Amino acid sequence: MDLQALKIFKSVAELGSISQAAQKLNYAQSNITTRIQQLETSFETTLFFRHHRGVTLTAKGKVLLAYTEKIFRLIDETSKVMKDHQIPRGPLIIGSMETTAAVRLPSLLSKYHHDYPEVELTLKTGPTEENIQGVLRYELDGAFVAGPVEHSHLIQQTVVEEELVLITDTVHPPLSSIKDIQNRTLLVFRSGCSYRAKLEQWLHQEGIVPNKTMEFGTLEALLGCVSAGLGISLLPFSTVEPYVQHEKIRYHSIPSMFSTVETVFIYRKNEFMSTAFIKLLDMLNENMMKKSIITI
Amino acid sequence: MDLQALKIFKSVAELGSISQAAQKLNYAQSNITTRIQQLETSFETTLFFRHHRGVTLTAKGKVLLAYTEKIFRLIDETSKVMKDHQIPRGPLIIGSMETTAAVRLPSLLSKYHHDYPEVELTLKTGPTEENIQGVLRYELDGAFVAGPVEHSHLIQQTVVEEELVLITDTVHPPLSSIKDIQNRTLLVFRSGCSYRAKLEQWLHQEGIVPNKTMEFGTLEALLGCVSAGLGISLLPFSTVEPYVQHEKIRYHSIPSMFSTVETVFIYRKNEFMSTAFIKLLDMLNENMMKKSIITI
DNA sequence: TTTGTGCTATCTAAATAACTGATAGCAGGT
DNA sequence: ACCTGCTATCAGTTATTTAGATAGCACAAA
Repeated sequence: MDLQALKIFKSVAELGSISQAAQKLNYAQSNITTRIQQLETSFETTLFFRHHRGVTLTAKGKVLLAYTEKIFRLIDETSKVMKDHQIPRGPLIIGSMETTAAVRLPSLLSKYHHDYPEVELTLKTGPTEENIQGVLRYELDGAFVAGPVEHSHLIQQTVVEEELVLITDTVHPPLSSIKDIQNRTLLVFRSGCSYRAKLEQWLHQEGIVPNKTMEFGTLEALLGCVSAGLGISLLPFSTVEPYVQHEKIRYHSIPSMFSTVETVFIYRKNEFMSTAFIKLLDMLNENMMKKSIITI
Repeated sequence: MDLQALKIFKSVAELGSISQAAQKLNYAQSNITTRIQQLETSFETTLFFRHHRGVTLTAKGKVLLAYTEKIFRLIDETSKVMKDHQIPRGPLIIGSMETTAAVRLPSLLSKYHHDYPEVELTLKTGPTEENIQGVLRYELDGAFVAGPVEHSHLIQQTVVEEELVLITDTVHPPLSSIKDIQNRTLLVFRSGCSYRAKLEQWLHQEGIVPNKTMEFGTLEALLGCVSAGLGISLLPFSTVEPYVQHEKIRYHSIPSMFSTVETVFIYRKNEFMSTAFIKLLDMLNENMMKKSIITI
């Protein structure tokens, strides 16, 4: 059963004549006869009564005509959707760090979903390294990760510069010396998180060996534990700002050399980009223009 | 867009590899590459990301895959329905005289519909001549008409022998002589009705010229008017039996030469018969076996 | 760096299918 | 008896599909 045969069948059925269908479709009459015979053979049935005035559908032919119309409606829809490059649609899978997902993305994604409701937007949070691999393996269309990311197959685009701050519970006194945190437990994201790397880098330089480490998968859990006094952590100021304002936690600036971290959006180079994806990039750039630099 | 291309596309999408799809489908790899390229050209888009480990669907590719699966489900259903010669289904259009439809068909059609609910059964009532034309023009699959019908393209099968009786209102005295009906109005079906022909034939032989004629389209209307004393008519005894029992009308036997009329089922010769139709024929024959001869 | 492996893309030629044109046959209408 | 309008069949042509060989690319191992 091929679509061309069904198209021919439909014409014959509607015109009630093989000759007329041939004329209409610009085919030789013999060809139409043969194609109809092929259809009949493949279905092991008779589709038309042949008579001297043309042909008439049999009961089974009428059933096939109904199905044929259904099939063509579906095919037409497929064509239309596939050739429509205007309206973004289809799946769009974005990766993100937990922190970016919590603070930077909600407004962006909500606006995106509002503007392009036909896009099936999925957000997968995970550490930077995992996200980079995801993009390279085509599992993610793009990802928000801690920059810089230098990879010959990836394009990176700075989204925002975050300032990392050390966070403690509110009982903890203002930091007078780095040594104050010597004995505190470090609360970090599961491995792969670049903030953890920054923290470890800083502590290493200061000659501090962390006492203990606890790993978390989600931001809420980590912040809750910091607030409860379980330990300390290093996170972007924007992420902890509401907690600071509600006096759940206290933040402490750290040397700017270690505090600055840029969040970048990465995606594959030299690849076909769906309209849905292009629109996301557009929205990101637009956002960059409007955004004021975040400082403390 | 042809189904073969979609099938290839589906395999490639599922295996994530052009080479593997080629192997699975027993094609040369070059062929698969080309067919995918053709699809991409026809949709003016990119369906796969090509990389050294195989291929991965783009967003548009994923959309096409979803549609492809939908299309194949529909195609499979079509094939299944078309190749299923066991279960009668589809349209079945039967013609019938008004009288047969009223008395003989209800129980038959109700049983048929119960046994083969997937058949779209349509009953069209009309005079014998119209029904014959309908069958010859493929507008009806078969019809119950007054026999005998001799036509080189038709098969006729006797269903029942009806006995025509003259009917009058209950005030009318038993017929002592044919002359009694000389001045009564004749109530008949619209032209084409074979009972009317019988009646006219009989009256002609008796040298009676009917006074007036009224034409009716439905049985109920005609019987109602006979009952009200507007005139007389000639109908099968089986049709008027309940009216006689309720003493709404009175019947009078007529010479057997003119009274006997057979109802036959006609259908086209030498044609493909749908399962639905064959089942109807079976049911008719079965009915004939069981039926006792109707006499007064 | 070089080499090998595993993949896709491209090209030409062969195989397959779709299509044409001419002809036959059939049933009604003139 | 002849003409008309239709479908079926057959041989030959054209177009499409497929195969096979080869190139090229990117990674991974030596």
